[in-house]
Amino acid sequence: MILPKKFYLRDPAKVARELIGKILVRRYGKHVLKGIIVETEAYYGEEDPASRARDGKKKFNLAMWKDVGKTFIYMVHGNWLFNIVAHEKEKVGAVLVRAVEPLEGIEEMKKNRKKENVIELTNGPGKLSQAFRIDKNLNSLPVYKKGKIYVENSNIQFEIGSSRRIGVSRDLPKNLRFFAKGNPFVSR
DNA sequence: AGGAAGATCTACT
DNA sequence: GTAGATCTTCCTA
Repeated sequence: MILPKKFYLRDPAKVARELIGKILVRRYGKHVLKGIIVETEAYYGEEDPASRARDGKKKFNLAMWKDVGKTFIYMVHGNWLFNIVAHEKEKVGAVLVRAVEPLEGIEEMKKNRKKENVIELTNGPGKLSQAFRIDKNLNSLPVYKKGKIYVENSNIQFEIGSSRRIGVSRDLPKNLRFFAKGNPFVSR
């Protein structure tokens, strides 16, 4: 079952936490790639100095103001980072997916990454995007519909830890990063 | 034209 | 484990 749109119409931190253990599905050609989400981060709007939305509406970040449950993909340091727009009504925010554990299509991921080591396939935001062939073409697609990319519900349970966000120059004094404790695919 | 950005790779101490 | 080069867009001047 695919997570409904209203799952994303809540506080980004809650959505980020509950996305741990859910299944990210990517389909292209005749390939199906699946991974368990094991690490996420929440980002807010203009009050969040690390957010892409911090300077107000811009062409490339408009998606964060729009409908929830859409993909929001942007480039940093030559890497595509994969986000899902999530926020309460009339607010701004998104959840960054930082790492997944490969479930299906592992051989295809190895080809996409040109690596054999399974751990190295998806243990970081840029790596995950490469393994799943995520780039700008997938921007602004709904993840609550069965399409090129979407998120399935699951009953996988993890013990969830939290910490400060990673790589952020100006962070908020809150723990906005969530991860599956002890999972080897969590970055760092 | 220049710089910054939510990162990654490689090569070492 | 850290250090430095380099990755590609978008923003500001």
